[in-house]
Amino acid sequence: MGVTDRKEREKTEMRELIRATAMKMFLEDGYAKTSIRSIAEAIEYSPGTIYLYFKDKDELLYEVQGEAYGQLLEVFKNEATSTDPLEKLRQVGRAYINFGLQNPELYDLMFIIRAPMNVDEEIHKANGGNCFAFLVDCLSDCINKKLLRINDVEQASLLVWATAHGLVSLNLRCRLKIMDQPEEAIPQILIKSMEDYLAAVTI
Amino acid sequence: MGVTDRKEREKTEMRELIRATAMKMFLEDGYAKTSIRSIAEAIEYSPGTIYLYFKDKDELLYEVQGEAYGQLLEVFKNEATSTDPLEKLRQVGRAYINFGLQNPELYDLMFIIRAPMNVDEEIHKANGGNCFAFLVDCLSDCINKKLLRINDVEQASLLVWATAHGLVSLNLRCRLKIMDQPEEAIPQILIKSMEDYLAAVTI
DNA sequence: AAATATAATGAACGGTGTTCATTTTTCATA
DNA sequence: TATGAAAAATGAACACCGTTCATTATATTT
Repeated sequence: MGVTDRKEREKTEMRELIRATAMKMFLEDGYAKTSIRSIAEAIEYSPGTIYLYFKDKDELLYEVQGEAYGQLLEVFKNEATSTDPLEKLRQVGRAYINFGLQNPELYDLMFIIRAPMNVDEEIHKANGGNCFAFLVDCLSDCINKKLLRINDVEQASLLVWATAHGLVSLNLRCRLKIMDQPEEAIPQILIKSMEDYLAAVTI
Repeated sequence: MGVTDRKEREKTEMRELIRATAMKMFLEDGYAKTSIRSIAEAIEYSPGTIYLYFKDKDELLYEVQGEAYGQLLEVFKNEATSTDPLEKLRQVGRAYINFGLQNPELYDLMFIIRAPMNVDEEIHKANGGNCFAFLVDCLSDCINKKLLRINDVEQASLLVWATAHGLVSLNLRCRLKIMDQPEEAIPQILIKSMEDYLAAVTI
């Protein structure tokens, strides 16, 4: 009975179409400004149809988050390739900040938006886990070789992440305007700050 | 002519009533979940009246932000009193993180929410400027006495702020759930992380 | 007391996420 | 190949939202 197979295929294809369209629109206009109605219009279906494939708007967000985390992990793998643990750590830092600066709306939906993971823990672990694991591995190397001033791996990972996230998110929310720096200098300042930070925690 | 005086007084009193009510409701339910309509209902006026005193919901946010920044500055002044620059810096760090943990909705509206300052620069400078200045002063002391591994004051301030903000905001958005830590241990972990961070950048 | 200026109203507009009775389409069976 | 059941899609309706503005009510001045 090939019909059931096709139906299932069509169902996942439709889900995929919605997900991809949502991803594109979230990326361009942000999560908040993208309405279910506009997604439906984009794929030429009625609003109600979206709800046949996704429980609610948040579930659509989960999905896109998953893909976004995947992209970030790819960036890590491509950019942080050094065999020197410290250099690799610097590469991760740079990659993270550049990712945030180059994909503001995506970054927003991954780390700043209030939504899903406030409730659902497991999905978030699966999504963000791999990215965090990459960082943990990286710092594990550094600590094993006694290159850092912080010896707890989880603590060190948290700190590096928090610092990078702090820099990116304060900038994304324009909170750095209180500093006397021209707009265009910001990216370099963030990168430089991250490097200085890593240098400071390095023995 | 005492009438004009009274009218003016009544006008500022009304503005104040709206602002205070908004503050209370933002603090309890958050900015997004507090509607103009509900604020109006709380003060027993019609929705339209709010707009006679505030341009829009964002202006109400500005106002509350201003007060919130004032509160944070007060906390700094009360908590960071040591004459030892490094100890004072630690006190600022602790105070900031505790403020964020104890006033999540307020913290949200000060540093995470997408809104006003994305556009209006001056208001933000006035609002957050004093708090940032307190940190800058503090770090200035440390650097002058050659106690830090980072020598640029602005850079150091940015880093300390970003780290503290990163810790608080990742927690507020439940992104720390990917770590294997029980909920109730988080506050201590954040404080400890901040202290470890400051220790690492200290000579 | 009448006219004017100020203040408050609340219906209306265009938007949101979401639901669900109804209609359309697809498919297996007779 | 016609028919009835199952699946899919619809779009109007609900309860919200921020905001506007003609209308009404109140207060002040003449």
